[in-house]
Amino acid sequence: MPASSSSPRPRARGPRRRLDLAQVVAAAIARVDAGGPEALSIRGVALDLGVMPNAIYTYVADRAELEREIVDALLSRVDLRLLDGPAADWRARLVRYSLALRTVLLAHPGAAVLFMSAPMTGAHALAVGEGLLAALVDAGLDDTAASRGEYLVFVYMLGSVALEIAETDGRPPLPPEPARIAARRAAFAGIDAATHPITARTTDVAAGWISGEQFAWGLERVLDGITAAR
Amino acid sequence: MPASSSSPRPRARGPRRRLDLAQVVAAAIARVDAGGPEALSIRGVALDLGVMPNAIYTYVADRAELEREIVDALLSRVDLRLLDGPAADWRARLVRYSLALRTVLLAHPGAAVLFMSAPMTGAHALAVGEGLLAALVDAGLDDTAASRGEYLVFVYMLGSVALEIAETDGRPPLPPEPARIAARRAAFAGIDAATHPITARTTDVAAGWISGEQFAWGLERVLDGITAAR
DNA sequence: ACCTGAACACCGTTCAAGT
DNA sequence: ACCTGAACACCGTTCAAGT
Repeated sequence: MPASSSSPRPRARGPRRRLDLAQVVAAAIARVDAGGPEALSIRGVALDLGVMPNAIYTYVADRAELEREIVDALLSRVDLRLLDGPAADWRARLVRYSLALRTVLLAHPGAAVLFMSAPMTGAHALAVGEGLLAALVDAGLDDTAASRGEYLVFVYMLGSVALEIAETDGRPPLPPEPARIAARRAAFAGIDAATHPITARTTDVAAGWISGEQFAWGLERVLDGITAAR
Repeated sequence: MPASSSSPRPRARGPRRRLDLAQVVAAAIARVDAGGPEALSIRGVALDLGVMPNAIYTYVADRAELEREIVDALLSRVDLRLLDGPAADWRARLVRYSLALRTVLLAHPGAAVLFMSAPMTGAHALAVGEGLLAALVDAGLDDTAASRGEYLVFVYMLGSVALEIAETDGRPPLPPEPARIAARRAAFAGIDAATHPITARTTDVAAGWISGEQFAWGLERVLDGITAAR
């Protein structure tokens, strides 16, 4: 085992040779966490790893592939076993997995945008898809409805979180939910009730669109809709 | 009226002074249409308008504001009156507006990603929101359910189109839908039935996730879910 | 008010060369 | 196989200056 230095270890700088893909992806996620979405760059990752920019191309073909690897890595951080369980619990399984995915994405808001660019590739996306399908089959859907429903759930989860994060600066930790809701309520203050009457009288609800409560509510409605015609 | 030159007019180059915001936004959309999402740049727009890069900052504060203007401009191209109509037709109104929005976004795929970055600002977004709310109130929902439902429909429309476009190169015209479905079916060919049994037997459905038919199906399920508990 | 000129601090990517 | 050195063709943005 390595001698554990008691000195405050320097932060992953220094010329450490022999990288691997996992280190590159981890450095990229750390970079986005520190500097927000626009901090992601091949050159920046190389700098953090103490390596010349083009060394990164040993591990990814281009920036787009790095982004796909980030998506797959974050997806792997959500416990797939949350989708397991008795058939009768299909709904609870889908809900708890969705909430866990949302939590992981909110913890890495700068990377969440990437999920709207190429989410369906990657080994982990395939595994998540199979898990969603299994839950929907357990709900009593036929194969066609389960597959269509799977995509609808995907669209809901990813779209919802992306829009929620779009209103932030993408740098964790995000302000607590009550603060973000309060900021939205303030922004809605100037709505003209003459031209937008319904919007004007529902600003309190709209302020909470980015809440976990709305996320759960929307998911339940989606699941209602998918299973209504069973 | 201006003398109409019969010569094949040169393409918007040349030193035309006195720009305005509309020209800048139009040039930006044209640029994304021609070169895909990564072709969008302040410098590129300036080049197309025959102006120095920093001249653009007379009309937008930064790149992010240009992107918001693009979103608002595209939103304005979808006829809001599609949301008007008899209360009993609330469902048809929502469906035809959604389909029209999808059509506009698919015609400008490189710009569609921007809708996931800051869609709820802008004057046109507000007007669309009021229209969605009116349709949902006509559906018999109370104010709270209508507002929550409005956001769910927004998430669905924008998330759906964004994921669909994520699989393309973002340059119009996109390949026709049957070709895109066939390409997806081919990509699904290698699925391992042992590890992903349900996925493997539903690849034909999954190939069609990006179809207009799935889009309409998903919207109907969302509307079912929203109105189920009325 | 609106534009130019010039600069600063960045990008992604490629190629040849070293080990 | 994996990295460096050096270059190419780009970025967004700022500042001072001109009209």
